[in-house]
Amino acid sequence: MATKRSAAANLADAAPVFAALGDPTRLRIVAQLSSQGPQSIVRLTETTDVSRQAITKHLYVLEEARLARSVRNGRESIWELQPERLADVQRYLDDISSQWDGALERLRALVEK
Amino acid sequence: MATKRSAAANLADAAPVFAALGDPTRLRIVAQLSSQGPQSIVRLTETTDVSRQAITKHLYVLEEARLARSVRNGRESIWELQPERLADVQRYLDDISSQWDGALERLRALVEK
DNA sequence: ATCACGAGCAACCTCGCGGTTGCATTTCAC
DNA sequence: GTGAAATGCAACCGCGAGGTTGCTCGTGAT
Repeated sequence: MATKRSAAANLADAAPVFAALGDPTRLRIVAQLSSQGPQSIVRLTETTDVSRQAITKHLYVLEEARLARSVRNGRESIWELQPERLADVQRYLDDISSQWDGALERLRALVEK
Repeated sequence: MATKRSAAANLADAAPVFAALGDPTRLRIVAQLSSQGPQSIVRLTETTDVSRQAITKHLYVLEEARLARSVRNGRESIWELQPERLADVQRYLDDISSQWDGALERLRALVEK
């Protein structure tokens, strides 16, 4: 059973994650968190041209999509990636791809008939 | 050379693809094209609650992101997935993930020092 | 020849997203 | 304890995304 894997995000669930990754600034944040590890908001702001507030909002969006999470540390809050979520997305894309292969196969069979 | 693979979408390039997949209606279209193979606009419209025009617009967005492509066939236009693009996205996510692992490793080494 | 079907074109509307600025609050450093 | 640093909170704004409706146009069927 479970051709739909439990962890694999089902359609309605996956869209928000893609949407979260769909903004350039946000994708930049993800890339930076990924390459440099967890870091504070100011640090994330330094490498960009938008305001700190904008970055903060983006971080909340990423949190909503469960792509990132924050930990308070004194007066600064440290944000880090939640990479399990990326794995979910990959699994979803895998499903799509394999379905596509199947569909083409069926289509060809249908045409030849 | 080329630690960044040529086909792997670089940051600025990847965001639009994610954005294209980030809308529920659009993701539904992709899923349907993936599971049922190429099909016409009306057919894609039948399974949804929005207008044909809306679907058409979404299809153009997918085309812009090179996730789908259309072929005219008589009076109907048939749309199909362009799965290579999905592979690009997967590769991009792979990069992010591996970078993340590396970053954590470095971080741990730094703390222990 | 006529009619219906599938699609394209264009104008329009609404609302949420990405961004800003200004101020308050907490915490560290000295 | 005082000042500066890091963040949170709130109000505001422009614009483009997602949607609709109405009409036209080409093509296939009869």
